[in-house]
Amino acid sequence: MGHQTVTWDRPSADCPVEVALAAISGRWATLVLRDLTHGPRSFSDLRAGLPTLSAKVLTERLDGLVAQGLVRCSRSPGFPVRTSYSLTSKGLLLRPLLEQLYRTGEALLDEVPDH
Amino acid sequence: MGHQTVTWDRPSADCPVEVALAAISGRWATLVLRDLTHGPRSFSDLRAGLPTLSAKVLTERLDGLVAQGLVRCSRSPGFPVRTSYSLTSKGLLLRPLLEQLYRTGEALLDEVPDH
DNA sequence: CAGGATCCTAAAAGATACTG
DNA sequence: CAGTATCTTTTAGGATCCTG
Repeated sequence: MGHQTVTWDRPSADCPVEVALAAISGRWATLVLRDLTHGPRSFSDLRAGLPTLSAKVLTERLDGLVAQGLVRCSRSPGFPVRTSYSLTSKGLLLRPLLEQLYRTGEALLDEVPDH
Repeated sequence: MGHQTVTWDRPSADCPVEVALAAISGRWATLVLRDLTHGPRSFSDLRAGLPTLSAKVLTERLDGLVAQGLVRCSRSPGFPVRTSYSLTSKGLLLRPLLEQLYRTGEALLDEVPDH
């Protein structure tokens, strides 16, 4: 069940392809990013949209995206705390990639079985 | 050392994004594909180009690509056997995606640290 | 040359329970 | 609400040796 994983080890770091892959690395990463392209989301919003994704993995994904400067997080003061995750301008750069993933997937699905 | 992994579990299968991600899934997958976009390659050619990639993983990657209909393999008769892996027309559909990965990576590298 | 077969390790991912 | 802490399971990846 579930979703894709794109995992990092230690890449060439300098290779642009590696950098882009890092951004969409990890199971559910593209789905989390898609949700965020629709606007700011709280932790619970994201969980609600991805029901089978555990809090732990969501946290890992968000931490990774924040660490890469693709997503920012703001917390409301007071209690209970509310969070708001949103894409940074850097994160917005991923849109064309997500769109291309979609288009390529469609093309692959259209293509007939063999050569 | 190394390269990216984009790993499958069982995706929604119908989602185009998942289909596209599957195509570039697994460590070294994009590098193998890049080599193949330059023309047919034998098993050893591919190994030579990716020195730190083990035969086992290369086999896994190629098997996966063949299973998805993205790559075909022909073997020379006689001995020793020679192989020739090449992209199918379906596999050629990945080019725009690989290019977009590159462009997005470049853009991310250009972007200044914060928002 | 082109792999297959094994075994082993290292990471991800998942389940569950708990906290500020 | 928004996570953290643990523990267990799963899976990918790597090393080594062997075969058609």
